[in-house]
Amino acid sequence: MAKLVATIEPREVCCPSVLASPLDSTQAADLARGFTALADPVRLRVLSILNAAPDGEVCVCEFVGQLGKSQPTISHHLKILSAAGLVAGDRRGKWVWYSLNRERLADLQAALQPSG
Amino acid sequence: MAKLVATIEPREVCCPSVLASPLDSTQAADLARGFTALADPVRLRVLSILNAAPDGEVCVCEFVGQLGKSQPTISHHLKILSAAGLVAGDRRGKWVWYSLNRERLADLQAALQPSG
DNA sequence: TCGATGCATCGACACTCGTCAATGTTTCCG
DNA sequence: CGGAAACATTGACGAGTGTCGATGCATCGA
Repeated sequence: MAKLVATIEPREVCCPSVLASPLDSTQAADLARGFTALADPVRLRVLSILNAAPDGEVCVCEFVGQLGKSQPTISHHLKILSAAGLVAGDRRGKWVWYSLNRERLADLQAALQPSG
Repeated sequence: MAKLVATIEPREVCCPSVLASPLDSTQAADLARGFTALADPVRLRVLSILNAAPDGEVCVCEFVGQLGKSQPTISHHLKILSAAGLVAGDRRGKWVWYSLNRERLADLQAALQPSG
């Protein structure tokens, strides 16, 4: 991943740096997609709930209860987070358990690394 | 600023953690505004150009030339970045020189810190 | 003072996004 | 099989966003 703050040498992560300059259009678009997934308060709260879950998994009904949004709205946000690679769902019986992809989150964080 | 990934103890930064759970609505909204500013490829490229600028400053016409967007469009994006506290403009004569606020960028990065 | 330059603002447009009610799909249980 | 529960999908709506041309404002040079 590209980094926003430039480090001349790419790291082991996949994303371009926000600071690599000039960030080319493709890298910028990829990074922007990642940050777009983070650019909503409901989705940020979903991530925070997942992060704090003792067993690392939370089912959809739990989000609906805690976030005060309709079930379709929660499902919509989970789909966006899933498409961004930030969460993953696992169906077990009637429930779907979502977990946090910490590596993907770390990639986005790395893109904001102060320029080296 | 709150952190998305929870660290029980707040750090010295202003932002709530994305992972503090559950992130309350106000903190989530604040963080989301920050990431919204990063959720556009043109703005990410603006930041990368600023980060790579030898003297830390770039005038508007430089962005227009490098990014292939109209001058009003660039001005629009600079206004959004400025409102988010990520850049600051300084008028000197006919030119306005923009610089990167690395502290603000570090705050957003800290909000993605893996949960501790 | 006057024209030119650099940048911001305005107005308009197409497009995307967040939201919810209604409906569809999958799974479990009796 | 049939009903209920959990979740996804669809359709629709209002609100917000990115873009550009036209225009306004400030500054500099002649």
